[in-house]
Amino acid sequence: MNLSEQHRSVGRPREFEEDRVLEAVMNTFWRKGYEGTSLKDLCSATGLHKGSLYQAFGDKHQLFLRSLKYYMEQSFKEVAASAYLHDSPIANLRSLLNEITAKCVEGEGCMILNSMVEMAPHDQEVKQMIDQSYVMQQRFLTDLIDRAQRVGEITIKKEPDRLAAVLMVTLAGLAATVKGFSNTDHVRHVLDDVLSSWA
Amino acid sequence: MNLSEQHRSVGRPREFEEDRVLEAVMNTFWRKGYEGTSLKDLCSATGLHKGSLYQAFGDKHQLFLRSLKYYMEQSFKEVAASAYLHDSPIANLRSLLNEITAKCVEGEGCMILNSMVEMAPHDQEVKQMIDQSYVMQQRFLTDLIDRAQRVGEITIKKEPDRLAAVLMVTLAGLAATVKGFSNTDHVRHVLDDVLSSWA
DNA sequence: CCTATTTATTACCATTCGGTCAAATATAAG
DNA sequence: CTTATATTTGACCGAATGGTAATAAATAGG
Repeated sequence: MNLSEQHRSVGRPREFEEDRVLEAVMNTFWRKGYEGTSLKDLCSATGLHKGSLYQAFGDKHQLFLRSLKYYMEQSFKEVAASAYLHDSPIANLRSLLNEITAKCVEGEGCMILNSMVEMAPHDQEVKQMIDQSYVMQQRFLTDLIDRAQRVGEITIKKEPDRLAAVLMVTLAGLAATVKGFSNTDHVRHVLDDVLSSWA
Repeated sequence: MNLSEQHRSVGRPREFEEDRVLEAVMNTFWRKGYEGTSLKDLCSATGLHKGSLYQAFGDKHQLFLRSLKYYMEQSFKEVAASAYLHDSPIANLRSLLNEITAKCVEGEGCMILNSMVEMAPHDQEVKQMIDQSYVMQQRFLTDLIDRAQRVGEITIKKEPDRLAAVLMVTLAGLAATVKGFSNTDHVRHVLDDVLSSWA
């Protein structure tokens, strides 16, 4: 018996799906930031009254943490798959970066980057979550770069984790730039240019 | 006679220097963001009552615009000088990027980047200011890169403005990363690595 | 000294904020 | 039908928000 999925048999049943609500909350925080989002915003986004929100998820801050975690999990799932499509490591790296870029452009930014700028400096829990995801992403990239180097698709002589650090910073810059500018054309080739300069 | 500098001879004289106030305001917005800063924060940062702030600068939004403009002017002044220290274009480029990085690390971020993420998407005036400064900075970098290419210090075959776009994105990423992480060591070499991969 | 003008200070305002609580409602079990 | 449990709803709360207006204070000119 699945305790987490199954609504408890006693009491009035929920009228919402948790994930749908979480997604609406996430989208709101994503677009407007933490301070820029009011409880009223969250209520009109979810269709719930704040009483329900609080009873189901706790206060605004906990709600944010939940939705940030949801974002991290979902986006990682959606994006990581594109790194296993080809045989060539560099092709996988390219398709991964393209996928990230596409998601970023489409969503007009990245919630992790937004939170990093707005909250990490004064919110220990957010900082910790971002730190964790940062390490994981960098490891993911390091691995791909390492493989590309071994088969000679990347010839530049630098440690893979340093190259991965370059990509991480570039991706952060991309997420920030995409959020600030509607015209994203001049930014589309940046990752390609970085990668191609590695041979 | 200098009308802007000279306090008007009639009426009670001001008890504050405009630039000192603007700097305190700027630092507060810089650290805490627009939504995260309250009028009380600004009052305790400047030592002024809100009545005085409003009479002198207008409302919160105008105050922010003024302080953002102040930030842009000051930081450009402080940083641009380091691009004329040497004869070699690449050396100038390096010292410029190092200076920017240093300022960014020291200030724990960049106010322009912060505003780009928090405000540009829904604030037309901020967006316009950032757009302008972005174009200017990119032109500045393009010029340096172009010179470095002409004297053979950069051998990679790409148009200077595309390389400048790479640097702009990298700088944005750096500003964001520095704000999010206290440990900035792993990021210190990123610009060097990008530059060195251009030959 | 008196007046005009500008700034400083304080009291005040309506609104919104995040958050709580109690009552109403809907289900399952007995 | 009654009871126990969980959710929905809307009223309610104190505090903080951005912003205004009236008053007090300080200067220059006449």
